[in-house]
Formats: sequence, C-alpha cells, structure tokens
Amino acid sequence: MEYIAHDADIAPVATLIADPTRAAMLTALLGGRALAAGELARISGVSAATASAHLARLLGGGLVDVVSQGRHRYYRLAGHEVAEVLEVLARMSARRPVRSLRQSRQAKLLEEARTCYDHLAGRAGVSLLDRLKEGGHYAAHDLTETGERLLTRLGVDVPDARRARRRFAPECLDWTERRSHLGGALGAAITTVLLERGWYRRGTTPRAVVLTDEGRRGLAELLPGKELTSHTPVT
Amino acid sequence: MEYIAHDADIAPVATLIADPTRAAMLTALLGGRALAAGELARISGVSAATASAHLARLLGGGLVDVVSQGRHRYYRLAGHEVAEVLEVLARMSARRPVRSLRQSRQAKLLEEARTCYDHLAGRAGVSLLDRLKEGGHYAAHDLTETGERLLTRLGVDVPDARRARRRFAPECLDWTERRSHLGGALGAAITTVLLERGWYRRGTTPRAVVLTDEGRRGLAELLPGKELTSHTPVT
DNA sequence: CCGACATTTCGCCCGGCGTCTAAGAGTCGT
DNA sequence: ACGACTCTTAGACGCCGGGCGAAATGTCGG
Repeated sequence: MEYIAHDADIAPVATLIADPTRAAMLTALLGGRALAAGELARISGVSAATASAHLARLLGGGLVDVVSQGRHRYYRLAGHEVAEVLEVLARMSARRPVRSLRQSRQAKLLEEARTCYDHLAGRAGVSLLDRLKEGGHYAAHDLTETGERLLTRLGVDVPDARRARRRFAPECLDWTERRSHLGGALGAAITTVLLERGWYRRGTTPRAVVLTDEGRRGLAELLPGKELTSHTPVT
Repeated sequence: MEYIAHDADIAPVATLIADPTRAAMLTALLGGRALAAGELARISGVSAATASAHLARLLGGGLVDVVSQGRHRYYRLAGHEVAEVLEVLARMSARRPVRSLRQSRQAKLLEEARTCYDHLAGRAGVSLLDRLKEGGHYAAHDLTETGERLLTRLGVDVPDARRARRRFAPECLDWTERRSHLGGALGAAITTVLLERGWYRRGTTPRAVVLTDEGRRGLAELLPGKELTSHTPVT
C-alpha cells in the first residue's frame, strides 16, 4: 500500500513565485497599484519581451489581473489572497543584502512606511496600530466603541468594512518590524482614507508611502502620542 | 533614477517549494511528524539518491530540521512559520484532480480530519472550533472563562500555551472547508492532548487522523452538540 | 570484524525554462 | 494616414537543475 501525495498541489503557484524576475514583479505589485507591463519590465530588469512572457504566465496562474487602457496593459495582484502569500513568504525570507547606496535609501523608506497590498505597513503601520490600542480604540481584533466613532469621524465607512467578505480587522505581522500592523478590510479602508486626504502620498518607489505635513498634524490631533514615524528624515 | 527591487527576497524560498518532489515532501511533513529520508523518498516517488539531494537543499534553505537516530535521519519542518507558508499556498492552489480510487479515499480521510502541522484541521477541526464558539467557550480570538475551565479539565495547560511566543489562539482558515479552525499555541496544545488521550490517532497516510470510539464518547460529553465528524464512514 | 541496511556522494544525461533579438499586432497623436 | 510608442509573438540559444545508477559512508546486529 503506497501513499502518493494528493493534497492541494502547491508546486505550480510556488513555481510562479520562484523565478526572481516574477518575484520582483509580484513584490512591486504588492504596493497595491496596477503597473504597466513596461514598468514591470524596468523594475525587474528584463526586456519587454521577457516581461511579457512572465506576465502571461502569472496571468494564466491567476496571480495577477490585467486591465487594458489604450496601449498600456496594467497588471495588478489578483486579490488579497495573493498578497497574503507574498507577505508570508517575505516574512520567512532573509533580507536581501543591500548592494548600493540608493538601495539602502529605498530600503529605509520602505521600512518607514509602505503599503502592504492595500493597507499601511512598516513603522508607520505598526505604530498606528499601537496607538489605536493604547487609546483603547482597538482590542481583541475589533474596534471598540470609541474606535468606531474616531474612525467614522476620520471618514472611514466602518459598517461597509464590516460587511466585506474578508476578515474585518486582523493583525498582520509586519516583516520588517516583526510586530503587528492593522490589515483586513478595516486596514484597507483606513489606508484609502489616509491617501485620499493626502495625509500620506505614494512615493516614487513602488510600495513606499510618505507622511505629509498635513498628515503629521492631522494624526497628531486624532491620536495624541508619539510621532507616527521617526523624526529622523530619510536622507 | 531606476528602481531596483530590494525587498525581502522571496524567490529562494519559493524555489525550494516549487519543485513537485520537494512540495510533496513538505506537504507530507505538514502532518507534524518527523519522517525518515527513505519514507520521504517513497512518498514523493523518487529514488533515495534524488530524495537525499532535495532534503539537503531544504535543509540548507532552513525549511526543515533533521535529527539523526541511528542509521535513520528524521526530517521535520523547521517551525510553524514554514507550516504557515505551506498552508497559505495550499489555500490558494487548486485541488489536485483525483486520479485513482485510493487517492479519492485518502482525500476523503484528509478532508475529514488531519493535522495542520501541529493542530487539528479538516471537518473535525472546523467543527471543534464551531462548538467551542457555540458553547460560549471561545470568542474574539481568546478563550472565555468557561472555555479555560473546560480545557483545563481536559488536561490542556492553558497558561503554558499563553506563555508561548506564537499567537495564542488564532483562527486558521482551513483549505478544504474554507472555514476557520483553531490554530496557534492553544490549537497545538489541544491537539497534543487529544492524541495523548487516544481520542484521535494518527492514520497510515501522513497528516490523516481518525476519531476513535473513545474520542467520540469523550468529546460528546465535553462538548454536547452534533458529531465532531460526519457519521458516514469513509469506505 | 562482517554483512545488511539507510543515507549520502559522485558522475552523467537530458529536458525545460529564462533570456535575448527581431518581427508583428494594436493604439495614440498629429 | 503616417510614425511613434506599447506590448506580444516567434525563433534560437544557453544553462541550470532534476533524474538515475553505482559506489562510498555510516550504523546496527551478531
């Protein structure tokens, strides 16, 4: 009596992620924005033809979606399940050794504040969750009454986030900080509002976001406490 | 100004999982038990030489541990982080088409009850969590007072589980049922007790566990409600 | 000390996949 | 309608990595 593996077949999906070029593309897309094929080619450092082939495979494997706009084709992650896989893998993987000064600068930016598919991560994300907890706005994976009022005042549609099929307000382990930030439908909704309000804006490097002066003031008023990000400017 | 990916490098880990042979090995090890190199070779359907090469790579990549006992070398997953990656990937991956009758039988066994690295999964795991919730023993990712008493009576060292560095009692999305079962330190502790008591015993196929008559009686007494597993025997 | 068994190492073959250049298909602006 | 631009397809090349058998290493039992 021989046992033959017959579980869910994880190899095909892993294969799609395993190639360094595709991994770079997926990681870039983890920023949550849709990127054109050409941008992805440049980011991952291959020719347009090679990038196209990779994107076709990712598309076939259901890891990315595509939307055509004129002569551009914008690719994005197929859903937050894909983002979860990438985040879990990132958490397990050693930090890539920094090779250049520019890379070091970009790495610092990402550690400071970035989007994790559709919610805020990095030091900014971790300290936001910390302050929600300290203020008694969040406990046991849910908002408290004061938290619900606070976020509603900020402009977050909390009931709508509760209706979403994904988990409402899970803690998501941050791979740079190794502490939790806020994920799920609520994390996404808050991040959307923060970007709409211009409290954070997207940086030039994929995934990176930076706190604006407006955001600094607004958050200080909303959530008294330490700065949401370190004072030392990224040089 | 060119952007070059510099995030955590997820490709190497993905590469280790991407090979079908290694994926089969890792999936088998998800059962939580350490398996000898020879067993893993048989399970994944390759020669001992090939298996050895794969295991060396998995070892180098930190995905598995090894412990030598006599002329056997027992391999096991390096930690629950690895198990998490595999579970998340399994959740994303399509079910492998069933090819033979025996495979279908084994698949049914796994859907019924299996270990997910170190805690109970499948219909049994999902319905266990359901009943804990229904009985008011578990809410908001934590045990209630009655739940703590109940499990202590069963023989679970709850305070010890709370002290563990991993999360205490997270809900873990089941890839066959697509509903949550209990994971984390508490899930592991409960499962250990269930196996020690002989309420469940490990099946012949990796990962599979079956409810014993003792277990049926014990659980019915402990958690009144529907059967923990379906009545229809697996034929 | 020797034979049986588990595992690893070595040498070799081979297929698949990632890469590029060049050409084709589709889209926009003028 | 034409050229410029974006992206995909086609074809060819190179190489990494998985597969096996045979031999070496290590371990247990007598």
